[in-house]
Amino acid sequence: MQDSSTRTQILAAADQLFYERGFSKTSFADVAAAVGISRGNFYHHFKSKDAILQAVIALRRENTRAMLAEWEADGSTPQARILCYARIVIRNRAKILQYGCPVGSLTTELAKLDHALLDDANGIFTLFRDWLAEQFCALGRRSDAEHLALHVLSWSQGVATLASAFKDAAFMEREVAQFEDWLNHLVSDKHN
Amino acid sequence: MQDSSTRTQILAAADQLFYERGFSKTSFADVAAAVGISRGNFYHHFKSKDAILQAVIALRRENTRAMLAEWEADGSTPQARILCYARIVIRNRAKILQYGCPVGSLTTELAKLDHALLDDANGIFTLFRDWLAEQFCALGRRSDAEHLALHVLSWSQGVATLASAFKDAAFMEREVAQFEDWLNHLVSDKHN
DNA sequence: GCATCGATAGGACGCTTGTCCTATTCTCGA
DNA sequence: TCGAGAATAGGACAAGCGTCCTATCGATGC
Repeated sequence: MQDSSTRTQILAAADQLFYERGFSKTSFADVAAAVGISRGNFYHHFKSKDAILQAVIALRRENTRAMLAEWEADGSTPQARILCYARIVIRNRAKILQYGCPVGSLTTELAKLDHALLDDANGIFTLFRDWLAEQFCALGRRSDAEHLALHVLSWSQGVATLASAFKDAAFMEREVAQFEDWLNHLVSDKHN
Repeated sequence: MQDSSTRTQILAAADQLFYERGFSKTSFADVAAAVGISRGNFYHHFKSKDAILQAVIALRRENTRAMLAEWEADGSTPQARILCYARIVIRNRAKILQYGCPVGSLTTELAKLDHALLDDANGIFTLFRDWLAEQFCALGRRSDAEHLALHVLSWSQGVATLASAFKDAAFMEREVAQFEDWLNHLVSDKHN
């Protein structure tokens, strides 16, 4: 009942559609059609549109947490782990070129709507920020770890926005390469 | 008839509402109410919603052109002119904290809608990009002027997105200060 | 076999949307 | 002075929206 396949399918479809079309431009009918169920059935699983949004955000937060845990295991050094973050830009290149960053575009939309779930959505940003700050701490940048984390987040948001506007994949590659250089210099400059 | 006060008022109201609420969440009724006219009168000035959007984009492009011309006059050096750009982040701090960047959030929204006017909206980005590229050319960075211009645009988009998400004014200040440092180093490093 | 209750379908509702139409008022040149 | 045409108002419209309701299916426990 809680983890029924239908509910999972609804969440997956809503997740995708909220990303590709935006939250307010995605209707119940759209999601229902994508899953292949009736609108009536829909209401049995989620009592309102905000309820779906909340569940989608929770899902994304869980997925993010899992991804961070993976990077924690994959990357041998803090520097390698930070690069994992930078490289999602490349890994999700195709989607980002079309729809921008799923986190950034959602928070921007919710901010304009003055939506109550904006803080929930920001929670995903916070996960990344705190994780990045930990990595910078481990690099000996204890004093400005959080500032650096925000700087990296900001970098990725800018890249996603511009890449999507200009549909410019080469720009993304350049920015990631530059990011690696910046990180290398940051690591070799032991004085902060 | 062309430049009637009503038409101008409609444009101003639509410009503001598209920024603050987003394009698709702004209705005819919203704009009409803001101006204080009836929906019927509305259609006498703009034959469709897309027509208003097109006019708003054209207006923003004109305003951008005018602003760039001002900076061209104000800034004595290319470096000073580039700083003019970076500092709009500070000058429009309050609005950006609430609604993000007007250009970036519009293009992101239109990209998701697959809207025909996305290219029009990108035109504003292009104005900034070309102008910035000219400044970098004047700094002797002829070979990578456009790359640097995109990098600066990207920087500003990231700052706007993060500042709006976290409502963090201090972050904006830090980033602008860092930007000035970056630009100083760029200028003093004459080798490219 | 039957009762219970979740899962599903499908329609009805009230509201808002963009669009269009028809009147009425206003403006201004002949 | 008056007539043409722009400006304005306000309602009608079909479609889409989120929401809700009721009826039917299907599985599960007694």
